[in-house]
Amino acid sequence: MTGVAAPNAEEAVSLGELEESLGFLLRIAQVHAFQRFYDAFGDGGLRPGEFSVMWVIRLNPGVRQGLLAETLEIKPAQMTKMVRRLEEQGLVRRVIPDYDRRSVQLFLTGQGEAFTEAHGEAFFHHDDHTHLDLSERESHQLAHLLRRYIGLKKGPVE
Amino acid sequence: MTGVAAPNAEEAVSLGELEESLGFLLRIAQVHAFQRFYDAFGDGGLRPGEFSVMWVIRLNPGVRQGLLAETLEIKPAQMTKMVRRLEEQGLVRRVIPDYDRRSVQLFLTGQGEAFTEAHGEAFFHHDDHTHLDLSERESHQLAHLLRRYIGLKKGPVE
DNA sequence: TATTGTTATACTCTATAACTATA
DNA sequence: TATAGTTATAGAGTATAACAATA
Repeated sequence: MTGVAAPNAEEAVSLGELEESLGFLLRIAQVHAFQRFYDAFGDGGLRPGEFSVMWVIRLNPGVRQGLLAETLEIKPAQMTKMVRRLEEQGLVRRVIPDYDRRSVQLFLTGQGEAFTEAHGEAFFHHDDHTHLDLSERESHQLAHLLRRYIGLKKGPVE
Repeated sequence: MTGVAAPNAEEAVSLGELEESLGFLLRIAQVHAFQRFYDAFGDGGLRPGEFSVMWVIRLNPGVRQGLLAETLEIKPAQMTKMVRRLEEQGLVRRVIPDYDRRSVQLFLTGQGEAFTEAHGEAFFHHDDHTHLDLSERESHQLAHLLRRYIGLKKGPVE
């Protein structure tokens, strides 16, 4: 007997213990976050991650590329492509420093500064609590717990 | 002037407002969750998502494939491939019901039942708080807030 | 005509390792 | 010998639309 009769109301699917699984919930949450990002920024051809990279370069001018990759958990090979792309768009400048000519220091160009200046508020607004069924307090708490989850010690916000 | 002097202590990269960005934190958190999953289950060739799919089929025998895809936010084309793969492995059975021969009902095979039975505890344990710097209460709260973030109403756990 | 699932295609993302330049 | 970054390659994941079967 294998359920050949038509189900009455098929719209209820139970998830059981998955509703407590952080891995499962994080995957779904990230699907939503990506969708949210593309709804807000997809037009300009900006990719997820690119804004974050520029933002961190802006806060840490001259940061070494490998350290940036490590911090943002982006693989070196991927970071190379991302930086090259941003360089081609005139947003980022690569500098080979004299004290270690193997390494690459990263800076925003004037255009890159202008871009992050122009879109920073929109970026940080697009995924904040005002677009969610979360209160501001819950949103901060979610961010706090996610930082704990990934082992990120909160540094000074400038 | 482009920072040609060697930095003294280069290991501190500030993230600024990114530390409050849910999209950013969710991406990093998912990288960690994936790594965690592969550390625990990578050997058996199990992919992220496959266990979840089997788990939900087990709780909802005969669930329609499209409804499953919608629930788990997996695209139909991807779900087809995933189900075919699970079918080839003898874990899932596809049934075309008489009441709607366009649709596909999904069931676990005996082997699929055995698999979820054998690995369920390990799966739900591998990403719980005991492996994290989170208390049990914080872990539950994180799950709760993630459910709120994705708009998931918690159903009855069986 | 609309819906369910499948297929085909292309594209992005990712992982890995080999490679170069430099230390 | 070790490190920083790059390149090349292949593999996995994803999006899209066209398609066949059924409703």
